Amino acid sequence: MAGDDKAWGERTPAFAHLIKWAEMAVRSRVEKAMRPLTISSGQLLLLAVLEEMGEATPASLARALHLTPQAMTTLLKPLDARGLIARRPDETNRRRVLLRLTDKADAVLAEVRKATPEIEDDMLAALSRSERETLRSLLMRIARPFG
Amino acid sequence: MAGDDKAWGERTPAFAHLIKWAEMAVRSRVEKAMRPLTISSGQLLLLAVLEEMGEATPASLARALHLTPQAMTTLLKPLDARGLIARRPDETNRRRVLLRLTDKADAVLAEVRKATPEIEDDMLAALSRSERETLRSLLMRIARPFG
DNA sequence: CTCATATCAGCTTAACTGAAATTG
DNA sequence: CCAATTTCAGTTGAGCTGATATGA
Repeated sequence: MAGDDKAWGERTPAFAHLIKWAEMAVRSRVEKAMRPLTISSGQLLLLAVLEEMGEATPASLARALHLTPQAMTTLLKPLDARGLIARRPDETNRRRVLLRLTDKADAVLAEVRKATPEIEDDMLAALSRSERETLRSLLMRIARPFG
Repeated sequence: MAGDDKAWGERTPAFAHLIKWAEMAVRSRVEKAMRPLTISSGQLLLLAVLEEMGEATPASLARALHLTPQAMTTLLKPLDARGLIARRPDETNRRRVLLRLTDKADAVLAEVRKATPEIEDDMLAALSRSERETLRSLLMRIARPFG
């Protein structure tokens, strides 16, 4: 019965806590592995989402990542300074700026992808191949803002 | 087929990115809802884990949450100041301090649990009842440090 | 002596609010 | 005039490293 679960006791942990815990676990591993590239997990997610979107405005990225536009400005600044982001004005709406990854950013992402499968294997060691697929697909289905 | 997925394009998002995205999504909702209690999602996870452990040292909490002991000191400070944490020395090992939730902390957690199911329903709206159960159980199985 | 624990100090980054400029 | 976008300025919080004190 539920009360016999040693790991969590009688109370089922809230979804929010499970996600937060998993994020902290993966963050500590990823940021340690990415130390040589000096890139944070937040910056990394931004690059991956922008790669997916192809071209996007700061405002739309902020909405996708549940941040304020102001927070997006500060998140973009170090990436900008390192030449990972290209900017061009949107001629159809001149308030807007369109962002795109540079070749240098593609290279950084490739570098990152060499190191992360090992971390993923470590995190998901308790799950079978098919359980990992299930977990990934369920997480993708709640990731609506990317659609 | 995979290449037709509009949401993520041809590349499957790394597990690390899915988790980070979900955490940001849930964080923005939770911290907005918890504004009146002025408590962060990190502080909240700490309270939940300490509730689960019953009694724990700062060092063991830091290991459970993948933080340095120093980060744990700073995370504990505001909770301490609000009277949510009780401390007593461990007589069997006088380097150690044992932490425990106060009644006030229990009350805060009860307050939080009134507001969070709504957020959870919103986040998991795309999943059926049994899919939610599956997701929760898979996440719990990778949450080894709590065992 | 060495290792683990706790905490202080200082630093960096990532988030927020508020305010301003620009354009639709 | 109002709403959306971008960005600047200032503030807070949450993580890190380094150093220190203490006890097993």
